[in-house]
Amino acid sequence: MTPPADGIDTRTRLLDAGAELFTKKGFHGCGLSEVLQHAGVPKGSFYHHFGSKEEFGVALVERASSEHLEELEKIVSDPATPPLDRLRRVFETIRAAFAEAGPDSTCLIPKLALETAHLSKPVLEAVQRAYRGWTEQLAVAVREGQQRGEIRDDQAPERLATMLVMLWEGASMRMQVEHSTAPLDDFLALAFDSLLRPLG
Amino acid sequence: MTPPADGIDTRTRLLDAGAELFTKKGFHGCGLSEVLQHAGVPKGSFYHHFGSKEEFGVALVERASSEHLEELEKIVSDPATPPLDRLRRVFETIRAAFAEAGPDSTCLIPKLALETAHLSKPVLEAVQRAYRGWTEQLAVAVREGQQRGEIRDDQAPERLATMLVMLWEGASMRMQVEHSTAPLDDFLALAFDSLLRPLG
DNA sequence: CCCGGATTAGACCGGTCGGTCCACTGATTG
DNA sequence: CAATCAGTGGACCGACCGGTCTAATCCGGG
Repeated sequence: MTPPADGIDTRTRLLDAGAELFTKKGFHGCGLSEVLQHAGVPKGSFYHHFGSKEEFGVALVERASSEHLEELEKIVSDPATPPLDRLRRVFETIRAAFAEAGPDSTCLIPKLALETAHLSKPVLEAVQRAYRGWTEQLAVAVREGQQRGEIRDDQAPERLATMLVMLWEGASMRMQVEHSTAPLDDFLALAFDSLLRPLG
Repeated sequence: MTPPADGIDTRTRLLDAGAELFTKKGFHGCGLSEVLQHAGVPKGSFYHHFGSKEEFGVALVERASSEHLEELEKIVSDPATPPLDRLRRVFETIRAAFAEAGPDSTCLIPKLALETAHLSKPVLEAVQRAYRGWTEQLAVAVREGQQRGEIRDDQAPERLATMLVMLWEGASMRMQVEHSTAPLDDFLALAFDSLLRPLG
């Protein structure tokens, strides 16, 4: 047994607690002590695994990003589904996750992004990597969709992919403000039944 | 002389300082003492004008929102310009403001929105009012544009207006992450030269 | 069986947080 | 001129912040 008897290893427990609490209250909105209490881990262990709160933030972004990309990749590279449907499925999956987690959930990444953009270069860079990776993945499917005539081709695939990400982030922000997943529904309907459709 | 000799009244000085600092560092990212020092105002005065930091945040959102709406209204209700161009001009104006203020500027509102959504109901409600007001204004111009055939009419004007706001917020978030106004340029080009255009 | 690095455990630190309190000022009243 | 009172100025508060430090504990290899 590598994990310390209670099943999950300390580092993971810290990351889980951090993800949950920072998602709710933000990076500066809650102190380390709260994270530690929530994780059931003393301070010494925290500073054994992470050099600082900032470094902890970077690790959180990176974990969230890689988990996200992993799942995304599965959906986006499925050759059995038409590209446009794959894209729709990507966002439907995330919406379902939000719906299940309740109307108060948010992406951790944009939250930390806005909060630390001017304060922590390392966190910001982690966020940049996350967005770029995400956009790249989507662009692949967009390009394929364009080749098949499922998606409008008056714009470069990267551009449309960026648009999707921006619109999605706007929608998920709105979700949080309105305490409702309706903006995500609007996003899905608009993006896939209207905006991306081939012209004429 | 109503203002206290130095020209600007204390409350305004506090709001100015708060807007600047919270825009940069976020609500929890800087303390009152920093705001006070920046405004050159002692603590006693602050708590004379505002009941708490939270109330101060609400006042900031409300001021930002009403300034924004005021300017918006001027542009959007100009009968001499075609509706689509009015809309474009709205966002071009904001982009210009960001470009001038440097790549590190942000909207105060989304920043406070994400940061306080789970922590302060009053601030969140102020943000909701801001977004709804904004969307309503835009929807008027969108409807008019649809009637004139300048804007696609396969979606309700409120929906397209909401889309514009969400996409814009996503773009301005991206601006901050990338330290560049390029996402705003993408937004303008995409929204007004492509997404809103009439179909076929 | 004992050693030594990895990890856990939590007391402790100076500094800063949001907020309170009260003495003071100065213009406005009667 | 005295009374008033919105507004100013800043010392002060307990709580909590992120971070340090050292002692205790665990555990695999000699």
